[in-house]
Amino acid sequence: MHVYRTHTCAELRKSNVGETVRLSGWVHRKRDHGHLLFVDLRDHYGITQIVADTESPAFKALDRIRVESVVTVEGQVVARSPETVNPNLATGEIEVKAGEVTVQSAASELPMPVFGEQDYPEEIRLKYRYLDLRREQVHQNIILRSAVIASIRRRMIEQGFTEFQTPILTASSPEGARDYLVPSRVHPGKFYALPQAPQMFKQLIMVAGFDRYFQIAPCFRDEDARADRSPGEFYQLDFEMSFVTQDDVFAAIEPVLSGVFQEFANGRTVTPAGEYPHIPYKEALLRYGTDKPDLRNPLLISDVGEQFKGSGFGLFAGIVDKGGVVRAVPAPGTVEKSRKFFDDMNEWARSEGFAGLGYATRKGGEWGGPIAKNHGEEGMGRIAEAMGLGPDDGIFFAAGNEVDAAKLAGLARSRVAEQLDLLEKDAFRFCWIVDFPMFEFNEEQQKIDFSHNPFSMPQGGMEALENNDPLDILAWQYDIVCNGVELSSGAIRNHRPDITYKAFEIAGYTRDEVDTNFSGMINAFKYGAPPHGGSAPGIDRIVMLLADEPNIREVILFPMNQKAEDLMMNAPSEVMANQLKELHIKIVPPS
RNA sequence: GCGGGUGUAGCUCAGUCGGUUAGAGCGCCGGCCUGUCACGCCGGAGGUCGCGGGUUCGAGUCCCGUCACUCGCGCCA
Repeated sequence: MHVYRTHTCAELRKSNVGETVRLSGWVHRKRDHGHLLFVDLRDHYGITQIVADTESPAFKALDRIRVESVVTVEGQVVARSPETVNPNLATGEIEVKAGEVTVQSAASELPMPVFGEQDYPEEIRLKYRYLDLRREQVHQNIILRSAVIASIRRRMIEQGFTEFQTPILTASSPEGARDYLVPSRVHPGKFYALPQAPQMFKQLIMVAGFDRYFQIAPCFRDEDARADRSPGEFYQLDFEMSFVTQDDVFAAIEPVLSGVFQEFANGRTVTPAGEYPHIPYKEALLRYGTDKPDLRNPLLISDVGEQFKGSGFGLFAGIVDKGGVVRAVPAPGTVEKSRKFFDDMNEWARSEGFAGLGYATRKGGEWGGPIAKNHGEEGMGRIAEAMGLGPDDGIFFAAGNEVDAAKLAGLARSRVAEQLDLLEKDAFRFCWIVDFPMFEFNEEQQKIDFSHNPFSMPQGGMEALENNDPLDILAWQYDIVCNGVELSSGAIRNHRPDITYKAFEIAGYTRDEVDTNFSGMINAFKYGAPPHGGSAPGIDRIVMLLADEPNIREVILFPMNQKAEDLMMNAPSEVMANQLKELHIKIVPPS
């Protein structure tokens, strides 16, 4: 008989009755009846009830030991009587009558219980993550993550992609997020950087002729955390393809994403491959008030500024006259809602730092509220008609400069849907946001900047760069969004040195500066580079969506806290003076 | 860096208008209990009310500061 176990804690059934077995696991729960003791023994696979009476040699040891201790129990599988069968357990038809028990590891009193679904402070959960990970939900999340990654890998290989590993110690680049730096011992004063993404490497892999690359790639960015953004490090499904158009990239990745989501959706609906809506960036900002729209939300924003020109409602008329906009969010069926509902929304908008959220109410077909009073029944009727509203629908108004009004309208769209419970349930709605602008105007520095990735191919190529207002030029750049979560951004890359130099020139960089900072890639492109493009969906966020978890820490084995500290390993930490000396590093304490 | 929230027993929380010795559940320790599966019953230990200062006859409670955690903003090509 195996020294630790003959079966797992999820395996035994009625058919095993009579067998002598050995199980090992954690003491999940104890129910002590004095002369009769029940122990729920738990391992990775499940739970089996152990029973011991005072006759059993195991009784004393099991009686004494605390929960979460690790024990090996040898005993006989016995059938439970019909009235004591536990239908909630896979092994609920049997129990193991304990013979001998070996305590492999006795547990001290726990800083946090493993049993139960109670919420605990992050600090304790992260410090004792190995206990936290024993709990069912997090344990299952991590299993899900593994299964999702395995599925992604299989599907990518089926699509003809090849997996490569790119360097972790690489060069710092001036673009993008803050780098994590690693000092060089051999080269005093020089540093490696951990990759923010294997961006240049994957493009060079294309130049090297490998055609279709992917990697479950660790990425490192020294930026502050969010609920959906782990500080420090995260994983992407990084991929790149040669000789492709934007549509080819979409066609390659949609089956992978939809396939993975369908595989783990548990009955939730998923946008099928080939049916992802393509929403131009500009339209996304107008209709959804964000470049990551949640398509489960049926509400659409309208631009109604024109309607207020010369209106009796001077505030909006004035805003429009000064070049501002008015955006309207439908509030369907709010004829039933009290004035308080609308006032609360306005209050909420103010708390978010906006000037306020206007509204118009409906009662018996009549318009209500200050905007309607001043704007008039007729004018309101035209707005409602333009928005396609019914007689019971109210309206929220976000007015101001275009950026702020779009943002407020977007937030209001989400909040209205949430409050009115309009969000489609049990669905994953994917879309592409396309046609991002290549450049944007930096108001602070009064200059033109790249708006996203400087290495994206401008739509129209060199000709577009030479003959158009830079701010009108679009890029072959696209985001994948699912349920309002940005899963990735990607692009058809700029593989032409001449177009690259020109694009950088527009953004105010000299040829020399481009050569210095991006020599690796620019040089490579001078020796025959295929047109190529790709993207990099975030693995952590995919798992977050599938696990229906609001926080990314729930799907990461050993996450850091919001301040990028590992409370369990005590990272970051101070190092020995001789380590610093070897690295030619001197600490300058913050003043 | 900035703003919101939270901080009371090992854990989850209650604590009224500022008023006697700060409570409950879980856990822990001891006792009882032979069919439980969130077992039950009896008893016990356990508190720098995050920390510091202030107001007051009196502060868990009010004020100021500070720290920790968290959510958001900034940041994230």
